[in-house]
Amino acid sequence: MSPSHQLPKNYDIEEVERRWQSTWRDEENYFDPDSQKPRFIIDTPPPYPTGNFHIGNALNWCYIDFIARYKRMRGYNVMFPQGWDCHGLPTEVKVEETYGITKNDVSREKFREMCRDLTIGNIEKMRATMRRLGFSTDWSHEYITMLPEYYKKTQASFLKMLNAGDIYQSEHPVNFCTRCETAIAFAEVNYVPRTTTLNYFDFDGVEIATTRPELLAACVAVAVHPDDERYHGLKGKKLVVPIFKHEVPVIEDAVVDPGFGSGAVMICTFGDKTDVYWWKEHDLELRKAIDRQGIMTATAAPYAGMSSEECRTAILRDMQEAGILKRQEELEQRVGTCWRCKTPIEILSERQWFVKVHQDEILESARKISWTPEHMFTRLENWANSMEWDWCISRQRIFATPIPVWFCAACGETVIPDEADLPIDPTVDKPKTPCPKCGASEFIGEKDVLDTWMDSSISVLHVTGWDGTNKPPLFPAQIRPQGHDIIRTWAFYTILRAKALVGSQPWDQILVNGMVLGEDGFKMSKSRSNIIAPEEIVGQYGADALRQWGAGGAATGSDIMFNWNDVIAASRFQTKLWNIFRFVMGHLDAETENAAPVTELTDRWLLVRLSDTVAEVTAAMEGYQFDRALRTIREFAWNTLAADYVEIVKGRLYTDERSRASACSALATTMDVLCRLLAPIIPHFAEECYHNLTGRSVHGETWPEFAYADDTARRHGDLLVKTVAELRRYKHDKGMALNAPLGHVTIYAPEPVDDAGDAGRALAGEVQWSVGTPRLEEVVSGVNFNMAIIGPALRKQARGFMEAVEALSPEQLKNPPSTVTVNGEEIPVPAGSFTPKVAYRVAGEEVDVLTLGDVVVTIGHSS
RNA sequence: GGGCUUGUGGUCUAGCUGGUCAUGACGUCGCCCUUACACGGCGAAGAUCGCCGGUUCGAAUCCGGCCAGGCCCA
Repeated sequence: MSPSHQLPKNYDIEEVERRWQSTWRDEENYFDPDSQKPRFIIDTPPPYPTGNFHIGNALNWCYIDFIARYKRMRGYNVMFPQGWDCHGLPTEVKVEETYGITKNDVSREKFREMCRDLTIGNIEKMRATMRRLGFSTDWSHEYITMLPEYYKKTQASFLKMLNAGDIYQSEHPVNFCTRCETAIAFAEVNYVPRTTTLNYFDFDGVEIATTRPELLAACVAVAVHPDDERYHGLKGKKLVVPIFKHEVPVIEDAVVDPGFGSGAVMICTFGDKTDVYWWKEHDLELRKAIDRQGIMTATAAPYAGMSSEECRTAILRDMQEAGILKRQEELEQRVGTCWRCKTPIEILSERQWFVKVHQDEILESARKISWTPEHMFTRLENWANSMEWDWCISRQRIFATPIPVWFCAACGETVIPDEADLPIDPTVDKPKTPCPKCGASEFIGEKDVLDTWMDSSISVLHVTGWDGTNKPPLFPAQIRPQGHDIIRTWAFYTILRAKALVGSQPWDQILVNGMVLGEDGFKMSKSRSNIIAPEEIVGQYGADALRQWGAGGAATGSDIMFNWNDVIAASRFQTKLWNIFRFVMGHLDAETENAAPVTELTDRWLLVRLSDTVAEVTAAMEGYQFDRALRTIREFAWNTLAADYVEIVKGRLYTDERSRASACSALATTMDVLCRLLAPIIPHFAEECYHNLTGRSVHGETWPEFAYADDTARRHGDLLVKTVAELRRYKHDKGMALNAPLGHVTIYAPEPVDDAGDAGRALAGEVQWSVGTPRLEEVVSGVNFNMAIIGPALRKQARGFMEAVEALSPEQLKNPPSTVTVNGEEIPVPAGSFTPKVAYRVAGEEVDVLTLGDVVVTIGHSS
């Protein structure tokens, strides 16, 4: 197919992008299990199917797609899977809202079905956005965690860790949301500021300050600081709890803050995390005053049956009446809330399932992974070192992976299914054999379900082909791309699980991306109404412009503020590129010409610069510095190619001279390479151009390994470009049109230059290259210093040296003495430490003179 | 309160393994429709590189302190 010469004047983003998206076939992106190529497996994040693929996702996926496309071109067998992390509270809440029900109004199975239906619809919407953004997803490796083929692996992983002793059940204080009626992990607790009341009251003669009077029934001790003189001698005494009349001990503990309240604190099971610490540390009793629904228990009689709020009011009133409430103060505090429903969490002691957290093993694994940016590792390290409890993995919800165990109704033995029978739902299915301990055949299925991170933390095992038993054949993955907000969850849990299940680290590298902030610099949120949807950007400027914003908006890893200007600039760059391409295509007509030898200076210079660009962009892509890659390409295309090269060589292209073939050939090579460099970042645009150029798809091509060395061309070409630019500026300064004829120009260069007449055509003048310097009257007007030489050579004397040089006569500046006097001391003049600033005056002929470093240009006025 | 991180012309941003005049984009102003491009070209104005101190002949760049923002956590 011969290249089209009739390219449309305007680049129709919408049309071109849609056309290629419907032309490309999914199979082109499939991972090839039989390939001999090196593997490159990406542990893509499985987003929560909210229905909106938001701009933060878009940034993350841009990075992933740049990498996937680049690695394919580098000859890797790339797997770019797509998962969906379906389970969890948000969907349950959404379903409850949508149908106006609570989870208990319908059967568990019916409720799950409603959640699944909602999720499937949401996935569909998000897939559509992803396709519109042009991601080269491997849809043959899509996984959906709520479907049996996935969650049976979650269950298998649970059983494997249970058998290995890494999972256990225990009654332990956990963070509990009484609205959602489920335990939640620390990772799901948000701490928000609020104003509360600090109540001072008399506690059997000791003044206590508390923010949680409703927990008085759960009081198990009073604690003071060991050095607090106000309470000396109190340790070991028993105090009687007001209203409830049970006795509690007084203990001393250094964690008590003597400056807070009265310096004496009542320990309740449990008001906050510190209570849990004291409770464990001092082996105190457990008094449960609040239940799972947030209702006061019998322990809190006479307040039993009240909500904790009602109880609080009632107790304060009763204290007031009893005359023991001394005073109340306002207090700013941070309270833990459920990340989903914002309800303040309670700490309840519950039978729960836990995963053992071995900090050392996790950090050891994490250190074997290459972190980009490096400092993100520190976040994981800090989180790991600050974990105090094991990971609570059980949830009292419905839409999640069931915990695959039963309890024997007779003896209480925990019974687990055969792996071959997975997945199971123990609330529906029954064990196939009687209880191995007592032989009974009545069982109670575990109703608790798994934390959704138990699903997603085996994503890497799933995509590398785990069958639930052995090491996955493709393990480990090469890269994990993810945001820094989920380092403590997804990254942390995945490293933990990979170590527990396979025994090593899950990936070779982790690439951490930043968050997308709104145009106002704040995190995007509905309440700030600063949300920008990807569809909005794509609708106006197209996927490639959004992708350029993703690549160039900020350095990889740092937070990036959304900015319409960047998107607009991106689309302008495409317009510019399109015009360059159109121009070039208009001149490439004969196939033979495009393959002609590149002989002329300007053309060879272009290839030298192209070669530099390839090296720089390749290095940037290897280091995931997409901003640097894009900047380098833009700089080359806009300045080197369009502004410098095309402007100079244009004239030659309009002629029939044989040297024109050299330019065509250089341009054909350049456009070919440029399209390949652009392919990962702007796949639609690159494809449109490349297809016009070659008739083939750029995405099936290899990454350019173009190397072209020609020192003479580099030197002379730089000179030519600089000189032509200077002369154009000269014309502009003289008020001349750029195509207005210029007088006779002589360029005096240090060596002979053959520009094939390019400068003359570009400037519409007679240009003659000459060697040496013209016979001009030179006037020294100053001096230029080279600090890079002076500094290291003279150190402290540098300043004095420069002053001494400035004091030299013009004649001496032109012919420098071998030494100068600095502070009475003769010091040698380092070679190249300065050059005189020279102005030229011409006595006879009337010419203008331009000087550019060691090049002198004379311009005659005859025109 | 802790950890990590950032602070560069009106706005956003590069540089941050120290070297004379600090990158680019958007915006502003002036000139130019030069056979690829006015979604363009040329040029101008605009920055004491958060503040203070230190190291150095020389610091946006290294060190310390402070101030401010962001993220994660207590």
